[in-house]
Amino acid sequence: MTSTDGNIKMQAPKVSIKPTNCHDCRMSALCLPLAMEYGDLDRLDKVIQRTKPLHKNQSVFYSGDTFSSVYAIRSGSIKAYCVSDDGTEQVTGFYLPGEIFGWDGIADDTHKNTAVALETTAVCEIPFNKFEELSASIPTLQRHFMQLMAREITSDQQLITLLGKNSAEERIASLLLSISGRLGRRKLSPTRFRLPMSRADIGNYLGLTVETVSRVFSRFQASGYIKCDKKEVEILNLSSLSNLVQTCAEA
Amino acid sequence: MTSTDGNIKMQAPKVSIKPTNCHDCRMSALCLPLAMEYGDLDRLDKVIQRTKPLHKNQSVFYSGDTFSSVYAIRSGSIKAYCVSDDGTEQVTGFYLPGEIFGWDGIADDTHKNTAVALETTAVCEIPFNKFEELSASIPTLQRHFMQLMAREITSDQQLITLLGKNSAEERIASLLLSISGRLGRRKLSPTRFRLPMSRADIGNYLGLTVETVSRVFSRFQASGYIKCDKKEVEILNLSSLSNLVQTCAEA
DNA sequence: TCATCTCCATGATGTAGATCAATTCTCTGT
DNA sequence: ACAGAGAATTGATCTACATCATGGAGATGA
Repeated sequence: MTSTDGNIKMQAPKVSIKPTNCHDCRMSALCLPLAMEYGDLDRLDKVIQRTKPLHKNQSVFYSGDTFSSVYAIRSGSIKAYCVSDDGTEQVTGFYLPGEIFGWDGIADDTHKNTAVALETTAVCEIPFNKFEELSASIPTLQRHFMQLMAREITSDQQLITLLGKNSAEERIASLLLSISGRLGRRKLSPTRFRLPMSRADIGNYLGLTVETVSRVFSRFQASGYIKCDKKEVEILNLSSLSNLVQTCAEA
Repeated sequence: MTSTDGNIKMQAPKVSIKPTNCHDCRMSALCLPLAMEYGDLDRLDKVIQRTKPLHKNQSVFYSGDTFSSVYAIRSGSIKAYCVSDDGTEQVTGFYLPGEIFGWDGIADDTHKNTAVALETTAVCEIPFNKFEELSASIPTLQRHFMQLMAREITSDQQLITLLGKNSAEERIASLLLSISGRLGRRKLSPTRFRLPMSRADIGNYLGLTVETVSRVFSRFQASGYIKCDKKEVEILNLSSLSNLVQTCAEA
């Protein structure tokens, strides 16, 4: 039983629509189909809802909620987790700017995960029924969406490999590299960043205890692989970290 | 480095079309949209290709192959796995009759996994480009497909929880119950069945060694939870097994 | 400003499951 | 029918990580 339950129950306000649109959003090239024409982008823009930024610990949706939308992150970060019968939580993913989450509800119209903001976070809501109508007439949109889902599958399977076979050091190196790579793709610094999640969340996600996570961070620092002060991380030796990780061979 | 590489390299013959169709297939209600009208089923039937049954250890596709289809199992069983840089393999899933596999290629048109028959197995090939055309005009098909993908995501995430948090006994109980449930849904016996995969495959999948798998099977047998002779398994005490497993709470 | 809380770090000890090793059993092919 | 290889079981030992325990450093709030 974790002690965070109290905090995460606060309600997320769903309020005013900000005067932004998909054209202005610097993420659109990433979270939306690259191949989409501008006329189509306008149509998509009309269905996407932008909500007020979430505070830390506010939820986007809860496990058990009826599925109606998927969400794209404009800024901030999201943790997805589910809670088992005995109350223990399992973190299933961290999502960074430009990434999409909420697929877990499509299977039977019910969210399996709870999604909570790890810091002040702005998300775009993409109503799924509207999206389905749209994608019938915009074929690239449909395919793009499936690709995003498939990417979720591949990344889940990589995590499975990580949890099944790899040591604590390998798991943490892998997470650091994953975050680094994802930030890099968003034109953010891949070597200096702030981890939005706690050591406990990292441990939970990677199947390790807080203590082990902490020790590995210390060891990485002692080895000169990284420099870190609390959540602030600088990767000093990317190749050493890479050498620790065994990724599934790309073809 | 595993020693099975030799076997799995044999080529799968892609040969004659059997005179079956989706109407006759007793699986169609499961692998295809329930809501689909018969006219639509005919159209789908025309694109689906049925191949000669695969022998044990023959592959449907290899990691690195260009993605062009997903596959439904009519009979038999499939193991999906990927190989990391150092040659070790990671089993990412087992697929039973009525189930669909091959999503892993949608993300970037390249299969991440290799799919191999665990026994003599018959599969239906569903060419993805044809399917995409179809699903634009059959909305239920599109949604059904996304639901199948989402189910893959949910089941992967359950496995993540299992690997991150659960003991050897819990993992194996969970696998047995999963297989039992999936067979039951297909109107096959949920209490007496033959495990198509080896102990090594089970261990690989669950992040355990063969020895541990073997010991847990012995312990389960000693406790009277199951009776098993090699791959033949009978579940004697379903509730005891269920009690071992902590599933993510359904809403 | 002080009290409380959460997060993080680090040391000491325990244990589940890995590893190593040996034996039997079961397929496969000739 | 037999030889050889792979699959499974069981025992003995080892180790990476969990667990338990303590202390400090930042936050948060009255």
